[in-house]
Formats: sequence, structure tokens, C-alpha cells
Amino acid sequence: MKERPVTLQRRLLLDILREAQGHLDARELYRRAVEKDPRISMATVYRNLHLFKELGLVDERRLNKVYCYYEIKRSTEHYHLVCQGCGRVIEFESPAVTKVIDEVKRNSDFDITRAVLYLEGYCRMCKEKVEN
Amino acid sequence: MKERPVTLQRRLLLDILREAQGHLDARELYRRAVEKDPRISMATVYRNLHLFKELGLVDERRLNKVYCYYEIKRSTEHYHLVCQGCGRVIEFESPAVTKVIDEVKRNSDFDITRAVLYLEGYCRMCKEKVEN
DNA sequence: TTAAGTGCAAAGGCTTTGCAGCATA
DNA sequence: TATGCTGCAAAGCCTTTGCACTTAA
Repeated sequence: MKERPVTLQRRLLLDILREAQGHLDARELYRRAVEKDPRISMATVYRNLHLFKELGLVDERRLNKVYCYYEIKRSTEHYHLVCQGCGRVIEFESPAVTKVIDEVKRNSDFDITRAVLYLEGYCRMCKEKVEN
Repeated sequence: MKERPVTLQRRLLLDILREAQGHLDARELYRRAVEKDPRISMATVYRNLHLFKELGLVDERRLNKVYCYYEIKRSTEHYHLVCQGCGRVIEFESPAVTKVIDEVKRNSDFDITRAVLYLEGYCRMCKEKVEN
């Protein structure tokens, strides 16, 4: 494996991602990073997000938005629920997804490496707003 | 409902989408449209894709790519399998997905309007290439 | 006739890249 | 010291928008 220097910027970005405990987009990650290191640049954010992804440290998710969300990879697989009203993103786990994957594996010649699932809808608050 | 003139461009774009029987991105849709009408512009493609989406005629899918795929809406729900080797996109249906949705509905306060699921992996051909 | 759509070109928004200087190992 | 990273600014891409002209109804 190639040597990768541990720079201050990398440490900072990973710390923020870990602290965030959830999906951040590049812009938000940058915003938080600048608070601690005003000299950090957007290019560094993007370059390191790509690196982290390559190293398997973070997951990149495109929740039907223009930009991506990034989050520290965790041991348990989880999926997302996106509220179309307020944009809130909620995570959930679902053993039933495994069944879907198995079903597809049986019926196709694909080697499945990743399942991307997200559900769109309205959370309780936004649902009520729409009804009134 | 608002009056919507049926323009030549709209007819052409819908025809292409219908013929395609699957996911096209804006660029490819434009490429095919230009063959029949060299004067059509990319702006028209985008404007009409938005319109079709709004009218519920097409579905917009972001299969973890920079751009979106568009496809004519069909009666049966289906999902996508994307090969990370060659980029091929294969559609599949899965009743098991319904179970996942029901599960989430029961466990959350969300009103779910749409499920986005796609699986990534390697098709048989690409799998073999990787192994050799 | 007239409201709506189209083409063109320019601008937007997110992301990538070239390059010179800087930092890690 | 040498390879690799950073900041900056410019460029790339996909998508949207302003405006004058054209078209469907």
C-alpha cells in the first residue's frame, strides 16, 4: 500500500466527519473546517473526500440531490429516509433489504457489492403542514 | 390544469424516450434528438424533461452519477442494477422491496411516497475480467 | 392574436485540475 | 531531502436562465 502522509487537514476533516455522525456534503464539511483552519481550501476538501472514499473510510451518497453526502463508514449497513418537506435525513436499518439482495443475486449473474436504498416521503411535521 | 401546447420538440423528445425503453441521460437524449431535428437545443431538452417530470410522464433517477437518467413512467415499479465495470444498467422488479417499505412505515412516522433502490456490482462479463 | 415555447449564449453551481510553494516522513 | 499535499485560481461539466424570436391553439 502506498504511503500517505497524515496532514493536519486530513486529520481535521476526518475529525469533523466522525463528530458529525452522519451525512455532510462537501460544502458543509468545508464550512466547519474553515472555522478551525481558515486557510483550508475547497480543493483540499474534495481531494480528501475522494481519498477517504478510495481508502474505504467514508461512504459517498447521492440522495437525489445535486451534490453528495459523505459519512464515516460504520459496521452496520443502514439506509436513508429523506423528507421532501424539510429535507431532514433519517437513517434506518433493515434486515429485509438483505432479502432483496439475495433475491436479485439468485435471479441475475451479478456480483452485488453495494445496495443503495433510500425512501422519500414526508415526516410527521411536514405531513401535518400539507394537510392544513 | 394549465394548457400546454404540443410542440414538435415535445413530441420528438417523448417519442425518443418511449422508444428507448429505458434510462437515457439528457446528453444522450439530446444526441438522438439532434439527429431528427438539428435545430433543437439542450435548453429545450432540460426544460422539457422538467416538464415531463412535473406532469408525471417520466421518472428521474440519479444512479450515483453526475447526471440523471430519465425514463418513461411505467405501471410496474422497478429498480436498477448498475455494473461498476461497464456501466450497464439492468432493470429488475422485486416484490420484496414492498416489504421493506412496509417495515419502515410501521417503524417511523413517515409517509413514504417513493422508494429508490439500486444495486451496484459486477455483471458476469466484468466479473470474469476482474478475475483474470 | 397571444400566451407559451424555443434557440442562443451567457451565467450558475458543484467539482476538478495545473502549478508553485509547503509539509510530512 | 524528496515525495506528496495544499492553496489559489482557472477551467470543466452539467444545468439553468434572460431575452428576442417563433409557434401552437
